[in-house]
Order: sequence, then C-alpha cells, then structure tokens
Amino acid sequence: MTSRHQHVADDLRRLITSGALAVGERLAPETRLAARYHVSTPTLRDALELLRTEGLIEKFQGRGNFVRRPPQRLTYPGVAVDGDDGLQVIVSSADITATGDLAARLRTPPDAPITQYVCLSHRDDSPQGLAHLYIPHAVTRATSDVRNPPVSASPWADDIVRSLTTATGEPVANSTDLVTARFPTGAEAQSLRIATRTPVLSIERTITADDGQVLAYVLLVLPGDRAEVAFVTPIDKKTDKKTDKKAETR
Amino acid sequence: MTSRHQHVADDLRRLITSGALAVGERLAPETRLAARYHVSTPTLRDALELLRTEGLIEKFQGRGNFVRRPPQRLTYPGVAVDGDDGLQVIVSSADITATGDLAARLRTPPDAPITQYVCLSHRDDSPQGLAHLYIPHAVTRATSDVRNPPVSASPWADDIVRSLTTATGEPVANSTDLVTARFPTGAEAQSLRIATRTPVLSIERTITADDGQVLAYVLLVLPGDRAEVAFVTPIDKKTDKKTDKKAETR
DNA sequence: CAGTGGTCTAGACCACGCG
DNA sequence: GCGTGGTCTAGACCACTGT
Repeated sequence: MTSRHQHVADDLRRLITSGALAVGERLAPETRLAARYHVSTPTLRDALELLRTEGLIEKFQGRGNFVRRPPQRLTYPGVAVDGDDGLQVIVSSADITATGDLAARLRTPPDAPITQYVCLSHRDDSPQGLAHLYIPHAVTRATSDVRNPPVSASPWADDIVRSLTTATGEPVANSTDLVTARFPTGAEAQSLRIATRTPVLSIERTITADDGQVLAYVLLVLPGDRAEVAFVTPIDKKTDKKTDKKAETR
Repeated sequence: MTSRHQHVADDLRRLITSGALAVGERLAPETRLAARYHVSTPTLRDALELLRTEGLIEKFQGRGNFVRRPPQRLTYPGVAVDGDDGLQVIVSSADITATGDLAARLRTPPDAPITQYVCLSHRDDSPQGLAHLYIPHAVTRATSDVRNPPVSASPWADDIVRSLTTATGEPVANSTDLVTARFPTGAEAQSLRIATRTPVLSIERTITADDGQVLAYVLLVLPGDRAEVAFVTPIDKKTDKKTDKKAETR
C-alpha cells in the first residue's frame, strides 16, 4: 500500500525532523538521492514534492533542495491587535481605480479612485502574511493623514483601518470576515515563498460604516503551515432567540 | 513557460466548465486522452491531477475519471444558526475516553469519559462538512437528554451545543474558533470524498463556561472548494482602547 | 475476463544559477 | 561551462472494477 515515493519521503522526513539534516542545509542532488534510495528520479521528485507541500523543504532551480526553518505557527487574533511581536511589515501603497470585482466589493461605481496598500509581514526573514487593503478615495478624502501609509505593524494593516475608526465622519460599524482555504495564486506563492500547492488561509474582510457604506476591503492571505486565526465569540447568555441568518449559497 | 500538462489541463477545464462534458460523465480513458493530446500518460495524469485538486473531476480506480458536480460554495455563519437549508446531517455517537491531545483541549484528566459525536453533512449526495464533537461526561451528566443524539441539522452540531446553553448549570460563556488551512487526513479525505491534496478549512471550536470549564470541543473540517465561513465582528464605537491581546506563538 | 487507473522506470532534453 | 532542478517520454507491471 505504501508507495515507494511515500517510503522515501518518510525517511527524509525523519532525517529532517530529527535534525540529522540541519535547517538551511542543502540536500544531496536529486540524482544522487534517487540512486541512494534505488528509485528513479521522477519517483524521488514525487517524494520531495510531498515534503515541499508539507513545508519541510524549499526548492531552488539550479541550486538544490534546502531544509526549511520549521514552521513557527503564529496565532492571529481575529480582532484588531497591536502589532509588534517581532513581525516586520513592509507597506507600499498606490492609487488605482476599482475594476470589476473590486468595485463590487467596495460597492463603488466602476473606475472609482481608490488607494491600495500592500502589506507583507515577515518574521525572521520568513514571510508570514500578505495583505491587500483597498480604501476608496471617497473615504480617504474625509480623513487627513491616511494617505501617507503609516508603517503598519500588524499583518491586517489594522493601524490603517483603525485610523478610519477615529478620523472618519461615518464611524466604523462592523467587520465581516469571509474565510476560505485554497491554493495561492502564483503571485501570492511567490510573495510568501511557498509552493503553489501549499494551502493558504484566505480572509476577506469588509469593513462597513453604520450607513452600510464600505470603508475598506482587506484581502489577507496566510500560509496554512505557518498561521492560524483565532475568532472569539462571546455568547449572549439569554440567547434562546435563534439568529435568523442562514447559510447562503453564493 | 506553460508546461504541456498545464496546456492539457486548460483545455479539459474549458470543456468541463463550458458544459461540453456533462456532470457525471466519464472522460475518455487516460491512454486515449494522452493520444489525443500527443502527450505521454504520466503527463496526462499530471493534468488530471491538477483538475482533481481543483475539484473538477473525481477519479475511481478501474472505472475512470468523472466530471464532478460544480462546487456549490456554501457560506457558513461563524455563529450558531438554524440548520435546514437542504443539508442532511448524519450523526453518530460513541462513548470514549479522552487521550492526550483531546484531554488537553477539554482540560480533563487523561482517560476521562467523554461522548463523541461525529456529524457528516451532505447536500445532494455531496459531503459538505465533517464535525467531531466532544463533550466530557462531567458536562453531559449535568443535563438529561443530550446523551441521546438529536438529529442535528447544522454541520456545527450547534443544536447539540445549544442544548448545553439552556440545560447546563454552568452557562455557555464564549466560543473560540481556531482556524487553519491544511490538507485533510486520509480519513477526512475519504469521508468528504475529496483528494488528499485538496485544501480544507479546519476549525477548532472550544466552548467554555464562565468559570473557564471547557464544555465542548468541536473539530469542523470543511472542503476548501465548497465552503467558506463568515465571521461578523461588530466594532465597539468608542474603541480607542486597544485590545491587549497579542499574537502568540504556539 | 477485459478495461481502467496507480505506480514506476531509465533514460532524455531544457532552463536556470553560479562561478 | 557545469551542476542543478523542471519537464517529458514510451513504455512496463500491478490492482482494482464490472461483466
């Protein structure tokens, strides 16, 4: 039942997790590994592919296979949080116009001007999360200093969002997170330095005002092997009234 | 740049999504498909593997490759909800003893007796979610009718949990969801009828009482291609006080 | 039984990284 | 240029399915 590439992968996994192969170390070339395990190169590559989706190794064309830093799983609170727990965040911003999907999510007319912030957070040179934050100018204009991106310390770009809370005429009312598991796009995989076949957690956060206006839309992508998100829901104790919301097909 | 198996996959994907290949229809044998596209069988299988992780086809050894029902994406509210929107749920229960992990999560002594409920929800013969619900006898004993599994209509087994809300001496205080993206275990993949390499959304819900006692622990696994979860967070308007919780390494 | 997918082989050729 | 991984080939053999 256990296939040969499984067997090879098991042995290599043991070597890596036991520390016999140090972090950052290069594995032997695939041809030599194939010879060592008496399998063909495609079979050996199947084994490495397994380890790669597990986040144990990293491949570089022309250089070799390298043992990866064991994933440090970070727990992100679902609610706003002060950053600064060793996370470095790189923020860049640009003014673009909303098209198609984006306009729909921000509930703006097509081609409405919006500001885009891209936040890539690192921990020890290892990318931890990629966030795209979109704020319509109609919202931004109302405030003063949001346009100059503050250096965000949170992967959610919370600080930027929080400034909306305080500065905008329409106060922030609530925030809806749509959570899915999927594969990363090519660009996401590249930014996060993960395999195209490593699952990611995708969180689409829509922040709305009291009057239903969409203040911001955040797409946060977290590598599945390195992140988890915690949502805490206090339960109303006199909660015999059932919520009337139902699962909806989309 | 685009590899041959990519090209083949693109064409087959077009045929499937355009409806030229009907749902449930069997594809031509792999050898014939390989001949049609002038590629070798391994290459063709790479293409099919892609479509499989995308949830477009389903493979059965000895029978063939079949076009899958297009994934109906369901949005599950993160909070309790009445079931019944076409979801059939199969519930089974058993009395087991907590071991290792489980005992830790339920904060019970090892080998404490607990009741396990397994809920598999379907929609039109297509599995939509798999939940494992664990309730310590220490909690169950306090109530009367929880032990006989009510037929749950929610993939979260909410009805069972809700009965705790009303019947237990210690009222339900809050519920913490830990959300990750990962690959399914072999058993999960089999129950949900998905490929081992299809990402799933894993939600670990811990329900605690006011005094910190763990009332229930739920592990909900949802196929990434068919489910998403919505969490709504109302934002306190006078929220200049930052929450003091920080992201924690685990 | 015949037909199907599951796995593997022993090469080949190309593209990339680095000296 | 050389060594590396990336992709592909044209088969082979086995395990499983349904008749």
